[in-house]
Amino acid sequence: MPELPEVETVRSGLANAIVGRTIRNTSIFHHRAINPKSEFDFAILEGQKVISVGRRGKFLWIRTQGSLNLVAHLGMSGQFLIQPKRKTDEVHLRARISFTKGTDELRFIDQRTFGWLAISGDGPEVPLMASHIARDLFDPEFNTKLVVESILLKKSEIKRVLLDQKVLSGIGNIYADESLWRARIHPQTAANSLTRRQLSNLLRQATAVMSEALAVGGTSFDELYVNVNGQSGYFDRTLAVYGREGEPCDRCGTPIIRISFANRSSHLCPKCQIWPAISAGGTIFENR
DNA sequence: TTCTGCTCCTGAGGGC
DNA sequence: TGCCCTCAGGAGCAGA
Repeated sequence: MPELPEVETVRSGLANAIVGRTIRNTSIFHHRAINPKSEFDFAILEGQKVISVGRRGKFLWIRTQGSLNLVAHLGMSGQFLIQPKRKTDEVHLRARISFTKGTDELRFIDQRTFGWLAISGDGPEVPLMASHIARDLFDPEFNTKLVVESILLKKSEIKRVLLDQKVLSGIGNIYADESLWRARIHPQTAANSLTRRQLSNLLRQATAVMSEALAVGGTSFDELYVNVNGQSGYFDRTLAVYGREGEPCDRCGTPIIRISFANRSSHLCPKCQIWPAISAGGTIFENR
């Protein structure tokens, strides 16, 4: 599942492959590949020269000379691949962008169709369609103190807050679990019950774990994430809790457990990450 | 205004 | 072998 390190790996690969090239043609093969909020028709990209590839959190965009942005979200299974034109189409090919020169093309592939593309005009800092999300931890202007204060206003479980892209962007289920394990915080702890020191440490751990993942090309937990050249990342080999249910915790040896959380899974060490005496919402649980 | 739960979607895997 | 069910989860929306 692409989160910030994976999207940054894709952004970097795209920048190397398509900046400076002129778009010849665009083709869309599935209606769900286009976000209904797209401000323009895709044909408007034809003849536009790519000048940069940007990213905030899990959103990325291809900016053209005419101040247009092809904004993309990879969802759960979206992939951008640079492929030879002669290569057979992938089963889940959703869109194709060809260029005026070169023997390759850009393909958007998405098995589960949660990803999307859209054309958006420029906003003050980022394209309008990505302007509603908060800065991510890799943003040079990310302000830890401000984010800590905003988290302290939340009564929800800390994991839900970490996944809220309007609080801070880029963190998904895998890195939320890994960050909470490193910070020794139970995912169901009420956000406003944590101290400023704990929250600062949590953000530091989240930055560290995602930096380490980025250095090895991201996490390829299954075949749903590859970079633009079709290669997998290697961070799944060093995950501490995600996908390790029943295996011993690297710190204390206690078996990792998986709990159901907001329609998805949370992985944690029940010894290192103490069950909160009072969880979010005020329900009382016992330590276990 | 804030919080919570549901929905969208597809393919893999397990059970019968 | 084939059918059915469950699971995976990002983001937006509706309802409380």
